[in-house]
Amino acid sequence: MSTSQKQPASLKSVAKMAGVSIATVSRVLNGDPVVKPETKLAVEKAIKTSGYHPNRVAQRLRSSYKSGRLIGLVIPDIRNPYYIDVIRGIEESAYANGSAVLIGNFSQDPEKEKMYINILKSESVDGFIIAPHHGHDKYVEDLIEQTHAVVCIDRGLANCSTDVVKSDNERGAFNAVEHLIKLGHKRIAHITGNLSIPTTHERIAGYVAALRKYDLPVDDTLIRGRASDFQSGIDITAELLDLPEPPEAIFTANNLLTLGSLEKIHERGVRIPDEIAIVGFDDMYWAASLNPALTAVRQHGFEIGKRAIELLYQRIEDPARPAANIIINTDLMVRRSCGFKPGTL
Amino acid sequence: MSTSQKQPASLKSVAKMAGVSIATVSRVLNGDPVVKPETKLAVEKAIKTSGYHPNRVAQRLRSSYKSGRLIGLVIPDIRNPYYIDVIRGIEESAYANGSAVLIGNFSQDPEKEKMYINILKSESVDGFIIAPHHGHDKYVEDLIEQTHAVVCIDRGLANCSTDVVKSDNERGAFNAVEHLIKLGHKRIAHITGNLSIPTTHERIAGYVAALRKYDLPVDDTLIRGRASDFQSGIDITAELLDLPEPPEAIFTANNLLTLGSLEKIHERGVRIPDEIAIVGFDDMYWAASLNPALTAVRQHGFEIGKRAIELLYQRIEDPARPAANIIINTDLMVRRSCGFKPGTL
DNA sequence: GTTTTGTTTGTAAACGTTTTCAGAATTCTA
DNA sequence: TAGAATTCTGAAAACGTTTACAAACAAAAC
Repeated sequence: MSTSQKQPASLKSVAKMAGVSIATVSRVLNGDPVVKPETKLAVEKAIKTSGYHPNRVAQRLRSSYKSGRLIGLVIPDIRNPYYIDVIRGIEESAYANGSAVLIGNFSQDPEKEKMYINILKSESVDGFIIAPHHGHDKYVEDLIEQTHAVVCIDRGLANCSTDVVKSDNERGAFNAVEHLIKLGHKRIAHITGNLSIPTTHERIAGYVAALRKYDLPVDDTLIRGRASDFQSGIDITAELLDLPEPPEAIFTANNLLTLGSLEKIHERGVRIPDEIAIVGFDDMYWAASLNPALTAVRQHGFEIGKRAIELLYQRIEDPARPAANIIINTDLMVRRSCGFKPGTL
Repeated sequence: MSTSQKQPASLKSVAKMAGVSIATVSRVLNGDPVVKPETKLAVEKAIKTSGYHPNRVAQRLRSSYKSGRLIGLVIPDIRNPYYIDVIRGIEESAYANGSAVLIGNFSQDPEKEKMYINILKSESVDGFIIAPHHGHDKYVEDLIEQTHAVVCIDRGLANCSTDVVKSDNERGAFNAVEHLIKLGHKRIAHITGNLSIPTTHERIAGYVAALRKYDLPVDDTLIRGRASDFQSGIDITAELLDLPEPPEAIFTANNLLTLGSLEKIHERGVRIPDEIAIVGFDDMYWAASLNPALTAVRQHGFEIGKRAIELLYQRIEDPARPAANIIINTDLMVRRSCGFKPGTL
């Protein structure tokens, strides 16, 4: 139970126990084929009985290590369920490799983003996965200049060729709005995200393209946005409902906006989908727990995370490999909030 | 733009630039008052012009450092919005201290929990915040034996005196069920979480206590649980609804169960609260976005996170200090799903 | 019995810090 | 002005690894 303070085993202690030098122990650990089978056996035994685990800090100080890496993840908003999926995708692969994930949630605050990048840099992470807060994120560009391994998610970098994994935002938005149009909706509002984020513009583009395709007017009073957060969803929905001629349908640009919008709609007692239809970007595993079940554009966050870390490992292996750009398709999950029961069409 | 590979500044380079030894630079960095003001100035200038940032890996290898710590966080399920609040509480304080948070999400898998604890240990984190997967978690106990700084959230450890921060689960559950009873509900079901988690039993106890207080029968067929996840919520709700005499109200033991339950209830077209009332443990910031708005027991996750990291810092400072047990009250957020409009009572 | 070759092992430097201890520089005291 | 006291600084060890290099040893070749 309470023996006095046992020091954790180190290379040195294992070496002494096995009667060899620390170099030999290190070689055994790293699978160097040069060691004689019998000494290897002896060392392995010593490792086992001493319960030795390598000290990753020392490994990282000395040089980056093949397995058991440290990955830095910098994301804009951990409250957004989409990012949870991304994190899970990353984490699952990392787990399989014995890697660990250092998470920085910068809450859309550029200063905080910088600070996390600094911390991660000085923690000597082996690579970064970042959703830059906008497309001209100088700090992330510098990181790449300094030849750190970086993979961007959601958004690329304007002045920099990087690996990027993202959804097809424009097409996703287009499909959603087209669906609403086909259902007969004409006055379709769009609650956009923060305008400094490239994603926002891609989704707006998809929205506009759909309206154009069906010769519907693009009405600027129906395109509103402030930030990409819950409260904006609430406030902007209120604005829209207060319009002399409120929209028949709303297309929200993300998760949080959708939930905010729903709160306001329910508060006002406006019925979905009879009085107003709603389709949101970002599906959630509990979208069907909403009443009515929410029609949403499903981004494959888990898949995006998986692809991102895959690219990152490859980048770490081969820093010179040309940048890859992976665009993942979205799926429109048709449920009831858009005005039709699924399968009725 | 593309100068050749600039090495990051180190103590050595700064020392050379300032014409002093690395020891002096280190002293300046750590605010040792012994250095002469003029040399201090010179060093500070060199630090600034070289853009030096200390290498935290080296710091950690040498000894744990006062600010800029590394905190290991081990949680059971990152999909549970409650834990997101906890993470945010931790992260916000950590950010203020320049600390970083290493996150391990073990998805209720004990093996994965062990592995994360191992990784974090070998990353030499300065302290751990853990929600152990059950109350006899040997691995976490060992960690404490080895005099690591550990704070538990949600659940204490049976054989070990540790710092714990948790909600008053029994009282929270009691209040929720009592509220349902006062509203006139008699057949109240309880969908429990995983029975190996202590929390589950505390919530069951609260549920039972409330029934007892009002002389209502405790009906075992109405107390059902499997795992603490979304799918269990769906499945068990189906079972309850299929009962010859279904319950008038459901009290769900967490977030995920609530959402699962709602999905099934809506799918069956059962109306809330007229045909069935529901109250859930765990509030969510978008609980009012549900239709009807969800009545829920609010755990102060953010606060719990903040308290936990506070305790952790104190524990790191003073490993010998007696263990603290912080119980945070819950609040019943009365909305519509329990059968009454708020304020109408 | 040398020399050559090949295999296996050990020594020591390096990574970037913190920190002890002793030494240098300065000031004070007489 | 010498010695003591005080203030400041630097050299070097330590943390636990990886790895280049050299040393040791055995086996094979002449």
